[in-house]
Formats: sequence, C-alpha cells, structure tokens
Amino acid sequence: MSAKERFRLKRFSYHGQLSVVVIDDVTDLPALLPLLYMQSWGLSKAINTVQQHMVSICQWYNYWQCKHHRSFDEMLFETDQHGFRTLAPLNALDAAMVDYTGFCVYIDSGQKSIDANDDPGFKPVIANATHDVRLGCLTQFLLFLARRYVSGRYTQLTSKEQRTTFDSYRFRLQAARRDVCGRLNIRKRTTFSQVSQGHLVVRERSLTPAETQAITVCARPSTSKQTNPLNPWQRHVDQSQVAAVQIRNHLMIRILFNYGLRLGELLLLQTKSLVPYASGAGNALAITTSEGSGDPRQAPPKLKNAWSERLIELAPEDVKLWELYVDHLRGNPPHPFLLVNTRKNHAPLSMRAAQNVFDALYAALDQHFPALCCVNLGGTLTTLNAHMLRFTWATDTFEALVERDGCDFEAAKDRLRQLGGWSDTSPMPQKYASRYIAKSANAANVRRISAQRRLHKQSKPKQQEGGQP
DNA sequence: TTAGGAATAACTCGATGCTG
DNA sequence: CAGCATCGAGTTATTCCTAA
Repeated sequence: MSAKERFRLKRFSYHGQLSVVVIDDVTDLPALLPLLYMQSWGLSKAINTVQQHMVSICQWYNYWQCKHHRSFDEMLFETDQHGFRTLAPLNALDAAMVDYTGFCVYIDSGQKSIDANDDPGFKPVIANATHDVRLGCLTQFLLFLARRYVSGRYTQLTSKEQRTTFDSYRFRLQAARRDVCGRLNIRKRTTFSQVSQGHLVVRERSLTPAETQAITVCARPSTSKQTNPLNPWQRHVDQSQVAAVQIRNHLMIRILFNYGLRLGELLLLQTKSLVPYASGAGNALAITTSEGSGDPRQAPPKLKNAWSERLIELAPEDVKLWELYVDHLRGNPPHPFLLVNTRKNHAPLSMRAAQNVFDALYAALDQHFPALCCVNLGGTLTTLNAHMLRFTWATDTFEALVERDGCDFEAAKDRLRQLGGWSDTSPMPQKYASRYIAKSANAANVRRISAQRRLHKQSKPKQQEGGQP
C-alpha cells in the first residue's frame, strides 16, 4: 500500500469537548491505542496539549507503517510465534525502543526518510525544541502502554513483579529518549569541576577581557544604520519586538557588567528606581525591596540581605539607554518593574526568562567565538550565567580601586563591600582582594622571570653558566 | 568554626498561548 | 494547524549569609 500517510489527525467533539484522535485511513476508524490514551489521559488536558501529543503519536504511527509495513496497533495485538498473546504488547514496546533513532531521522527529515543517512551536511527541518517535544510525547505514550500492559489484567505477574517490570520499561524508555534528545546533544554543558573529554577545564568564575569583549560585541543592538549580525536576538515571533528585546538585553548586560548586581536585584528594579543624585548632577540607581508593588510573578525575586539595599551612581550613557528603553520600548504595563517580557501583557521578566537571555548569549558566543567556548580549541568558557558578570565586575572594580584610585587594600575592600551589597562581615571582598594579590603577584613573577632571562641572555656570550644551584 | 537556611544555578519536563 | 516561544514547576548542587 502507499505507506505514505496512512494515519492522520482528526478533530472531533466528545461530550461537548473538542478533542483530537489519530484516524486510520484503512479502516476509517480511530487507531485504538491513541484513542485509549486520549480517553484516560487527554480528557483533562487542554486541546493544544492533547493535539501536541497526538501529532507526535500520529507521526510515530506513520513512521512505523513505513518501516514495518503494518500498524503499531497490529504489532501490539498479534500473537507471537508460540501462540501467546499476552507478551506481544511488551515485545512491541521493546521493538519500539530500538526504533527511536529511526524515528528521529524520520521527523528531522520532514517525515520523508526512514534511513539513517549519514550525510554530514544533513540539516533537520525542525528545531531541536520540537524534536524533543515529539520524543517526549511519544515516550509518555509508550509509558502509558507499558503501565497498561504490565498490569495484572494482561499478565500473571505479582504486584511486585509488575512494579519492577514497569520500572525497567520506564528506565529504558527514558534512556532511549535521552540518547536521541536534540537539545542534550547540542548543548553538552559541563560544570567547571568536571573533566571534559579527558582534560580538566580550569578557570575562575569571572570572565577574561577577551570574553567580556566578545559578549559586548554580541550584545550590541542593531540600529537602523547598522545591523549587528552577531546579536543572538535577531528573530522573534513579533518582529516589531526585536528592537525591544535587543535593547532590553543590552541594558540588562550593561547594568550587570558595570554595577555588579545580583540577578534578583536586577529583576526588582523599577522604572522609578532611577533617581536624580542628591549631590549635584547625575542619576543614581536605588536597589531596594518592592513592597506593596503587587508583584505578579509566581516566584518574585527577593533581595538576599539587608545590605543589598544601596544607591549606585549610573554612568550617563547607561541613563540614556535606560530612558530610551522606558520611554519608547517598554510599553505601558500596569506594574512598576523595569524589565518586561515581550508578550502582549508585558509582565515583569521572570527569573527563568532572564536566565534564558544568558543561554541565548552563550549560544551566540559558541557560534561566533568558538575559540573562547570550545574546549578543543583551548577555550574555557563552558557555561555562562548572570552571576559570572558579578564576579567579573567585582574583580575589575577591586583592581581599579587599588590601581587607579590609589586605595589601600582595606579601603578598597570596604568600598567594594558597599558597592556590591555584601554584609559587614562577608568574606567575599577578601576573596577578591586575594584574587587580585594572586594576579599581581603572578604578573610580578612573570616580569621577574623575563627580566632574569634577559639578564641571562646578556651574560651568556661572556661565559657559559654551569648547572643550576 | 561550623551547621543550617535562603538564594542561585543547572537541568529537565510538561503545558499552553501565539503567529505565520 | 504546525511549530515555536515562553512560563511553571520539580530536583539537586552550589554559593553566600547568619547564628550558634
């Protein structure tokens, strides 16, 4: 038969509730197992969710038809070679696990190819997120089947055996899914302490000047005169929001880099947090709690401690950027918070969304500056998060306080404590101080060694030195 | 000095609204 | 309607602060 598209989706109304089923074109009836799944799981879910799952299952059924020339339903209900019917569903599930890879090829190729073509230039036609959604839904469906056909109705297992059998299916299905999961394969992130491909990645949690520079370049928003092809926020469902996203993220990154805020403090900023500086010109940033502001977020950010409340002077160009964003791009949401998401309601930016900004930024760095990120090319930047900008800020600020402003170490530590919102007894400023000492000691050491080498070179023509003392 | 607590980070997964 | 972006939530590890 034309193996192509034996199964399709159909919407129907069930007791007044709109729902979706997978229709088998051969019998013109709903496929049995998806129907059971929909009935026992899908009725309590929103139509979009059910549809999401049914789309995945439908593609799976079409794939199965292509590959094995019979439907997945038939596979589950046939008798095995010994005439036992009871084990057939479980055998089918075992077979399904093997076919995860083939299914990935099928959906990645736009449901055309079932062969694993090892073409290196092969480019999936769907995004990784979609790929993972498909696999996740399919796995959930297969787990539903496992739970159903392991149960006492279909097997003679004791309840304990049922549980272990089902657990084994759950484990194996999840493992199979994990193996082919698109996002996991793209982002192989490791933490700093972990060994990556044989060699240990050693680095501070602050950024090097090269990395800082790369981030600044990537975060620069496009203007009408000049677009920035490195900016990771080029596309958006609502194209009119692209400028808002770019400016907002640029503002976020600038504030974090220049003033070392914690992420929670950043998200608590309000439009009225920018106050004219008491003594003379300039503006200051007031970091404070937002009591009574009616934060609509599920998990509103909180200040870490009482010392976090502070006043920071803002550079003029940041003030301009702030005003540009507030006046023209932020919209007019009913809440007072500075940073908003790009949905229609312009709700305050959530913790999660803010972290996604850094995920996207890291993806851009990975793409455009592989030498910084890829371990094989000598890069050490294996992850990026908002707190790393704070570390960077603290290190740089301490250095500037000592070298430019001529503070002694105690004064610099106190100043840093005040600017960064650490408590009176916090050991953190000490940490940055010792980091600076280590750094300058290293620099002095390098200078000493190279001076020595020069000296050695000069003395060399005169006489050959003996062994080391 | 250390135990415990709160915030943050890292990693997933599920659910749902939005738009071309 | 397909695909995607985004949000909510759960779990665990790590960081930072407080108080004993």
